[in-house]
Amino acid sequence: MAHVPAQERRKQFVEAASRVISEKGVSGATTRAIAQEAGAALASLHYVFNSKEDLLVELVRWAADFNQNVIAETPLPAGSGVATAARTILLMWRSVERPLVFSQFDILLWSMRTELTKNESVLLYERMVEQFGNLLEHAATPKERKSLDFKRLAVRLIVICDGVQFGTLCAGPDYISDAEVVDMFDSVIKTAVKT
Amino acid sequence: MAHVPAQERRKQFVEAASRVISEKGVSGATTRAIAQEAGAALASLHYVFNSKEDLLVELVRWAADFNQNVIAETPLPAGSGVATAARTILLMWRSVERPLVFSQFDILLWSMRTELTKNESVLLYERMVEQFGNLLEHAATPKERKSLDFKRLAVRLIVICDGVQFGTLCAGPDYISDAEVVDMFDSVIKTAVKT
DNA sequence: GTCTATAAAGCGATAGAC
DNA sequence: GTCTATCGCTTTATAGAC
Repeated sequence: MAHVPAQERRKQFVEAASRVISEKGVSGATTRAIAQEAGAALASLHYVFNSKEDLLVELVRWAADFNQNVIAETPLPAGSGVATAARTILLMWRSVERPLVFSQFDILLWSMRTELTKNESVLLYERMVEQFGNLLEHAATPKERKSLDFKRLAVRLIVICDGVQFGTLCAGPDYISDAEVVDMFDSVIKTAVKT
Repeated sequence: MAHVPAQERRKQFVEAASRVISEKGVSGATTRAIAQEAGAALASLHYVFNSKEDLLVELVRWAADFNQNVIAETPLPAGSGVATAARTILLMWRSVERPLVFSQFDILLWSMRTELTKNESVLLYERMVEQFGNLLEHAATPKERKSLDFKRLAVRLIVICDGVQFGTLCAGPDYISDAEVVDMFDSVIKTAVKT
């Protein structure tokens, strides 16, 4: 293997770990399997990471960043309305490839049981609620902005995203259609009003 | 350890495995940890199970049965209306203790990657949709029975259950309130009409 | 059906040459 | 920064006495 800067090598190992986990789970993700997937020697992994746990912690953060970016990069014109915005987010969310979703759920469960990453993952959810809420509020019409509770709306959107993702992972791509997902959220918008 | 019939020992190991997985995940669930949790010698585990995989397969089925029973044992008077029925199911679902939910998600992800159990888990979701649908239809008023699409409704209910469970696991018990969950499903009922 | 002891394989991590 | 080779430990699984 050619020489590669340590910074870049780290990224290669993290992405390799994600692919291995998507296939075999965290329980099957050995350092040997990850190194092979990255096309590097086992010793190279320990050259750039102090331990296997360090690598997984970086994967947790990489996965969290990925999620944040999926949302941040969603194009949402201001004033286009909450329904349109939610539709865009939902479909963007669903377009993430199955293997990646698989590893995301697995590594998230792992992080919840790891002292070093537990709090970060809890914070990830809080930040996601905030981010979704801001996005929806930004896209809302003036009338919607006055009446809707955007934090409630954000939680509802995430609940639907998670439920759809997990169900689709288990039951297959025909579990629920795009139109049905959008329809579900449309129904849920109307009652998320300020109290 | 006293002599215990093999049939009963199997159950003890399966339940011990569930507890260990809820704490450490599938990746941390070693045969030694499971045997210790069950209060038995490691050799006893291999006396009643051919392999560790066999034990996990039985755990997958045990978890699936548990889910089916949670639903089956939910008391739902006929004609009480879909909203009441859904409310009862949602709250029943949420009452499952956190450690059990934790291990259920973990073992379900594991089963999806295991050739022997993959198809069973896909079938579990199909059966759940059917079971939820029947339950809701049974509880429906005559008017609802004519207008509502119970399969669509069942999928929506499961999406919300999964999303709420996973989010609560990650973000904590304050992620979403019971009232909000019920309100969400109420909103979603109205638009799940026959096409 | 229980146990202790151990085999055989795989694991994370390191040494040391290049 | 890369590699091969190997250490020390843990893992699953088995042998054999009780």
